[in-house]
Amino acid sequence: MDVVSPELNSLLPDEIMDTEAIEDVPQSQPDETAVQSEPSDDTSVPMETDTPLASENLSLCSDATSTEPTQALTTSATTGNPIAVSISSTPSPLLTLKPALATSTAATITTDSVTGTIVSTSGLQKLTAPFTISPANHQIILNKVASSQATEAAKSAGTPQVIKQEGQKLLVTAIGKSGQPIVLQLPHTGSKPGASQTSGDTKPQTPQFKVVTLGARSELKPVVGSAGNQVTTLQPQQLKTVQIAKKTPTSSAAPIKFIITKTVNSKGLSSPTSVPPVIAGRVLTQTSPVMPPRTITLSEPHNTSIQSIAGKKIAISPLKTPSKVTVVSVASPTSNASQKSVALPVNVALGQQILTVQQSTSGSPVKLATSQTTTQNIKPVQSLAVGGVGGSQFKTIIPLATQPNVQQIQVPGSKFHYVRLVTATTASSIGQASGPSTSSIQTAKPMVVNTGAVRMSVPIVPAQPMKQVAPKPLTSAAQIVTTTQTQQRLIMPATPLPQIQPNFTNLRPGTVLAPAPGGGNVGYAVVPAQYVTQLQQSPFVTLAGSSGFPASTGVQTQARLPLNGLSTAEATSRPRKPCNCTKSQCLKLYCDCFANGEFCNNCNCNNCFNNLEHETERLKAIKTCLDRNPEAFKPKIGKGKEGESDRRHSKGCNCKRSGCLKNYCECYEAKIMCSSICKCIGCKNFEESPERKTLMHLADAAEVRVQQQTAAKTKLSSQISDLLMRTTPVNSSGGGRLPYTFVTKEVLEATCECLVEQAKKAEQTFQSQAEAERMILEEFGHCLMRIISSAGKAKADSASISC
DNA sequence: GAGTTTGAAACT
DNA sequence: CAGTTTCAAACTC
Repeated sequence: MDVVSPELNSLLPDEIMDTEAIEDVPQSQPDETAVQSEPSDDTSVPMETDTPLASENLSLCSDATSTEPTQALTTSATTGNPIAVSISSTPSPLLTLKPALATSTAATITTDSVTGTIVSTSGLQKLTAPFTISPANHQIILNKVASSQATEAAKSAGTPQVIKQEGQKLLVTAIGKSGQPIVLQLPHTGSKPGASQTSGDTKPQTPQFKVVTLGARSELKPVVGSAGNQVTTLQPQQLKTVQIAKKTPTSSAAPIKFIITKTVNSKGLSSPTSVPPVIAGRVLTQTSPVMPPRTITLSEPHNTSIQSIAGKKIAISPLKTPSKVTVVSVASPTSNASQKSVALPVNVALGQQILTVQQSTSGSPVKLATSQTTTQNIKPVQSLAVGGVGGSQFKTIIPLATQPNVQQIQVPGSKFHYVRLVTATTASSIGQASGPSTSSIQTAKPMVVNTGAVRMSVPIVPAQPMKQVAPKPLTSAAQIVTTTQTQQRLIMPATPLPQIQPNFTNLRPGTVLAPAPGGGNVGYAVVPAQYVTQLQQSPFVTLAGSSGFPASTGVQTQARLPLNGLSTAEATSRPRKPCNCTKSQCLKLYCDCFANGEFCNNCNCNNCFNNLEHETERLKAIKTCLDRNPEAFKPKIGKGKEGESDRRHSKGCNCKRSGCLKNYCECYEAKIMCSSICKCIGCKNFEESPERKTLMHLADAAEVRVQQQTAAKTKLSSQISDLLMRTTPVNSSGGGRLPYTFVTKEVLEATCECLVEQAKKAEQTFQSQAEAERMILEEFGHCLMRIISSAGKAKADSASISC
């Protein structure tokens, strides 16, 4: 199983760790070890590199739940695990949780805030379904889609999923029906001596409930039902809700930094009740105490199957400015005939961050997923090129499917990139997209997330000490998440999300985020958005192909990253300059491509390692850079709130000889003035500097000239073309002379403009009169040649038409 | 295009 | 942290 190493968790910024949930955490929890260590089983959780035996199975579910539908189901890690997931299948009206639904509709990640243990409940899923990644197809399963056999599961909107967590009660409602109250029935305290109980809830008297609604639930009526069917209304202070509303404003004061949700897809379940919830994965939560929820959640499957596949990795490169988070999920549900797969694209826009999650749930083989219809491209995928370190403000999570098909979905109006990887079998299989769903992160405050037609809530309990939790089979009969293939999952920070990047660097390539053990083959990988862009730019994404990791060239394209504080539009408008590195292998910050979190593409570099073929080296280099400077991939030019005036170099320049008036100077290059933090000598790059003003004036003048010339030429060309269109019939008569009609008033004017511009240019460059005349005449010659050429072409065309 | 200059990055 | 070296871009010719 992929787990977040303690050290990685320790790297999480305080803002991530600092959550209200922490405060709520009972202090009685012993320590990390108690949490991590499952009773009687080794705490050794296979890391990504670990290659568990194919026969190795991981049982995450307790069988008890399946057999007793009427009884509240509490799935928890073994006694050592403080986190308990309680799913009640009781038909009680108050408690409307259906096991199948809960598992299928919502991927829940719970984190024991007390111990820091993170448990990701992927929901019900087929235990027997192998949770594997096929090396043959070179794909990484990042997230299993729990395709609950329940068609109802997908349909059972409004069915709440209850997750009980130690110290915190988490209510997760399925894509719910509005107006339906959320009722939580807690299992008998004595009924299930789950880990939750053993976890030592120090605050049993004041349990906290966090409710996440998947739908635009207008009313929220959390009710705690005791075993005796008594309903107790939660106290306000006890209840924390996260509501994901449909089509809510994307703007959010507190952007979500990072959200990774996984979908649970249980397949082949004979009985919905028989599917126990599975807890797997890890969660990284970030919550800003002041701001609305800022959460970073990374969940990984408990499955130990996460393993590296040589040459089959997803390179994720650091981001400079992680203001945007894109989650792309790829679902490859292996739906059976009785099941209906539902792909739920989740689009969550919070502040500048956008979270896109596609959730696949099992369902009847009804229809092709809506997501497929929205999919712009379905390509066979062999590899994903995710990489780059850089300053992009996008963070992308790309779920990988075991199958080599990729579907790219562009959501209009949103910046997130949506990529769906579909297995070959899945492609044939029919999935029904219930609509966009959103995942939200549970934090101290209710959070409204812009969602699509379908919403999915992923409650995330902020965990301060992020701990590794090895999912344990709750029951002997339980089944299993088997890892038959070596899976490699990578989470690579390309650039620093300021808050979380360091953590990602520790993640290995191919790291899967919250893959749910079970039937589905869906996972999420964190990748910088620019890589997604690259994927999108490459229509073929070359992920196709069953063998071998595709050459990076097919995947790599010009990244569109904000560079040095430039706006995205600016960065987008201008192509990145190719690098010319010769000695750095493009794996050091000397290389602009690498520094910007991009793969080298169409560069002139030698011995380049900044590509997918050298992912390992690249990731190592990224980590090295981050170790050296955690902000190495952040934009150097900060953007002030007040506009460009506040833009300044984060470190300041150290120029000595250039006077900070040449592009050697990073400040000048970024078109900003040096600031007090600069250590430059003889700086002339300040507001009142006459040299700077002169330079700027000249630069502006030059730019204006270029623009004017360009405009004039464009105008001339358009006019010529227009004349061609109009004069062609006239010329059809043929003849040896060119059509005189080309010399029209418009052409003359355009020609004169070009000549005037040339004269101005000569004047500004202090050319002699003779030289100026020469330049003007030369320009006139060019204009004349173009006119003649156009006329001749028109004549030829007309002649051909006449024939 | 070759050579030089420059300053950030990397190294010690 | 400071000094030095390496490196690739910027610049000059």
